[in-house]
Amino acid sequence: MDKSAAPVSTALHRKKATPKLKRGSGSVHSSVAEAIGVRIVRGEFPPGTVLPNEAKWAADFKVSRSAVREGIKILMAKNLLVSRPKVGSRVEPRERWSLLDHDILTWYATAPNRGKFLLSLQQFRYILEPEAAALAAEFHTEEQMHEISAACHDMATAPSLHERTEADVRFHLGILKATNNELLLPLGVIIDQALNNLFIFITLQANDLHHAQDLHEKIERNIRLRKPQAARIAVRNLLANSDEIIRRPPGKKTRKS
Amino acid sequence: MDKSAAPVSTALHRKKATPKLKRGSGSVHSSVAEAIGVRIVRGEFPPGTVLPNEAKWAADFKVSRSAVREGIKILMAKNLLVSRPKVGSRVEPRERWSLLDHDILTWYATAPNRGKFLLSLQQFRYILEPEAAALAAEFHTEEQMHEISAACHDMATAPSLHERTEADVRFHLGILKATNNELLLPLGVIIDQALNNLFIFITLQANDLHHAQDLHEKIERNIRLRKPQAARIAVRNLLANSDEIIRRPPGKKTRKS
DNA sequence: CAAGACCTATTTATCCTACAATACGGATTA
DNA sequence: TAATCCGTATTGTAGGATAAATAGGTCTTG
Repeated sequence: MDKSAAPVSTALHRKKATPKLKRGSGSVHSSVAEAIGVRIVRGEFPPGTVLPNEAKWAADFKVSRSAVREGIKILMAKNLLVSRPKVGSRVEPRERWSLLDHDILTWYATAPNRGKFLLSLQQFRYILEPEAAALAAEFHTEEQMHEISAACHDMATAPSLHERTEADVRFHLGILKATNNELLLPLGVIIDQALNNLFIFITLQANDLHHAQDLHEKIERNIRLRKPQAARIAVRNLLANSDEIIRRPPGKKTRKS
Repeated sequence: MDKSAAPVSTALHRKKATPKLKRGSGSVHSSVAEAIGVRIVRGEFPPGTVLPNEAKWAADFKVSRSAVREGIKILMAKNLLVSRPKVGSRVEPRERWSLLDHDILTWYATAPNRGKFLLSLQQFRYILEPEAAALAAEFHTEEQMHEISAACHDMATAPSLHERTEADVRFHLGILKATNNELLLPLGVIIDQALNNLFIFITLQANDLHHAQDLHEKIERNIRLRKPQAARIAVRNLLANSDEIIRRPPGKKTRKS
């Protein structure tokens, strides 16, 4: 088992884990939800444990109990915990968490085991995206195809790496949408997270951008020409290329900034 | 004032929309969330429309505004709507909905376009499950394999169709878990929904059960023997069999294959 | 007349207090 | 010991009061 991976924060010599609710970013209840949610997904409250009662949170965060309750309702909706009278709020087992939720995924990306998380993301893309491209090749509409092509074009002409990543996300999301399977749309958060977490790798390997662009255009073309099998393979090639880039700096940090 | 009279169906402008909050099933706030959520996913409040204000809901449901707010927070957490002062709660575009959430999926299964929904479910399984089985064949642990085998055995010896379906779900969920990719676990809700919605078809074709059992055992064997490609194909065969059963004319044709 | 600044009304956001419902865990009793 | 009872801690629900935010109308001004 994990030895609960000693808290990374070195500056907490207090017994009480400094809550430090960061306000200003949105409403109070969402701040509360984020503050508690992050601590849950980071493993500070392992599944099965009951967290402090609402009054305690209210006192720690200096907010009303109503705000705390609304924040906890958000976490309940994401299946991070269940609340029952007298017993309190108990953290749910991990397999119940809505890991595909945008917020949880964002919180999770900051968790200690970030490497394993990125690996899961990439593995997930291998499952999802080739088949999505094949379906898109088969069922896309004119308008959907246009969105994909436009995103592909924007990638090539993006003036900055940030805008290129934005177009990249738009490209892959467009493919998902072009499958015309509504259940696939929520998986876009996976791609969004993956590409934004891979952004650092992309910037480090800017020389390969031309090659990556070529791979993207092959996907675009095969979808447009309605060749499912070819689209599938083209996506696999792109993913393999991403894998290679990720693995390229094998251990030594040749960091250039 | 109400110049924003949405061009909804003329038939349901029948005075009031009969809220009839069904109580007794859980807490009030979750009942509120379900009552409003169902009406959203069923299209009664199309994306972009703003729903009645909190005071209105409180009056309609005969509950406090606090309860309504907590219910709305749940729907916000599932990305069904966003709330802002002065403007109210606006329904989000469908592509933002967390369709893979267990609750939303349940509500959605009762929506008008149920046929298309089931089709999307089945298509999703074609994408997910073969690859999941291949990963499971590659990475499963001893304990995980035992769970899969046990579920497969329980399917064969289940005394009732209901218990057989339960073991069926457990079988497929076990495969997902055996991939050891935590991001795949949340997709179990898809399988759960699919199998429970297909339950009616399964009961109608009870003669084919031994054939289905054979297909399941082939999957179990190939995973156990760590043969990813064979497992992939075995799952595809099972899904194709399900497709055939679904498409079979719903008449009283109890033909044996 | 046009464009911008200002004002108002409506709605959510937050806070507060009080009470009800629940079930955990110890006390009581046979 | 075992079964039952009950006190109590905690969430659930209610209802009201005030603050903040903002869409839309009004007024001012060039």
